[in-house]
Amino acid sequence: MNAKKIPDIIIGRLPVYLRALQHMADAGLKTTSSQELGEHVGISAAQIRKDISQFGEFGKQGTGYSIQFLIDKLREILKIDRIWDVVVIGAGDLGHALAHYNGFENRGFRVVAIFDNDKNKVGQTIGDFTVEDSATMSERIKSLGVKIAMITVPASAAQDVTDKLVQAGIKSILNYAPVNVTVPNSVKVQYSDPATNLQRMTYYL
Amino acid sequence: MNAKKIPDIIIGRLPVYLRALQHMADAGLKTTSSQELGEHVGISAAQIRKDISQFGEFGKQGTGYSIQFLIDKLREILKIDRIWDVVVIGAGDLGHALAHYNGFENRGFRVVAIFDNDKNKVGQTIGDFTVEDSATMSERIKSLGVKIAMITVPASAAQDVTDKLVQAGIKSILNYAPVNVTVPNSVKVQYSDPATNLQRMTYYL
DNA sequence: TAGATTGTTAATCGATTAACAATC
DNA sequence: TAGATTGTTAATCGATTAACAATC
Repeated sequence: MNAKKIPDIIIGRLPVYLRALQHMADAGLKTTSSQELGEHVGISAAQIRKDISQFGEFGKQGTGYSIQFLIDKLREILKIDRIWDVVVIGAGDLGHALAHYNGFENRGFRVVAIFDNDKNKVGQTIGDFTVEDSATMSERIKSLGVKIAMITVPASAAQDVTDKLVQAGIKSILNYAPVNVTVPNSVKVQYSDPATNLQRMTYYL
Repeated sequence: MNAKKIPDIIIGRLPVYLRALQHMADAGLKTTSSQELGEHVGISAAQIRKDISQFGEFGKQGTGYSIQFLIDKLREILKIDRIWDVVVIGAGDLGHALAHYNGFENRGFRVVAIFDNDKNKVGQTIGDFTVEDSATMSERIKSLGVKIAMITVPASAAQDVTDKLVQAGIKSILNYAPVNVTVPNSVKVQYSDPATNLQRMTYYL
């Protein structure tokens, strides 16, 4: 289906385009141009046209892109034209925040369970969820068929948890723990450790 | 002082190297090689040597790098050989989690204040902090001399908040709101919206 | 010394930009 | 039609990798 291999760096920009387009749609706009979209996201018009054209001819010369049409296409390409179930591992403050997070709505995701290995936390209520025991994690993930996990456990536990998740069939991991984890090629990991993110900016201060 | 202009992509990898090196140091290791470090972080040995050599000759032929020496150098380069004060804007779940977060310790950062514009939240206690009124934000940031902020407000408020932060002298922004913000060239922004991070991975499912 | 590993150069690879024909 | 803007090609720019002399 995907004739060409699309570079990861392009895939990574599509959610940013999508977010900007949804913002425009919410503002009632109907069409936009590579120029206008580029100004919104801080990327050159040429690059936006090139990125989008990897997947088809979605624009019209002279008039630009239909915002709603492009949104639909990007959602389809990114496979977020559906709802993905997501599990949260670690019921600390960050785990709580992600379980409560209402920003997943309409963006393709839904948290379905949260796990912790601390017996004092197991059974606690977080919004609509009850914290489940890590011991039951593999079985639950398998039976739910979940493919996506967010890790908020301490660094020391992250590799262990990751191994179990991979074993249970998880294919995408958003890792908030401040540590690199090793996974098979078939599994994608995104890192989002707050301190590391800040450290990327202090050089410029 | 910085003779050459160092590409941003290299700066972005240094915190990752640093995290792996600190991990090694904690494990009691004294020296490492570009090969070994590369395996830890999933980056080629050649690239690691090239990245590091931008800043000086920190290794020794035949033996590699002294882990502690390289840690010290990276911390110096990244300007995290000190403690930076950070403010959190938005006292929702995510703001709470960041204010509580103990992962900033020893990594160069310290949260000093948290703000919200919701009168019901102002005055609430979060760990050692009392939620402050957004109306006083600019003054407080200026008088504290803070340069770094983390934004956890709703998307609709993010640009407004950003403008005020820039006005108050903030130079680095870690933005958790799902929206692109516009800032002057002198200000750095990192984005860390959970849904967008997940959307970067679904393509591969 | 022999083995290991750096720092750096040159070669390769990939990504971005500029430019413009096609066309709405 | 005239003006605007796409999709795409070619040119440029930048980043990664391979290779190896230097040297610990």
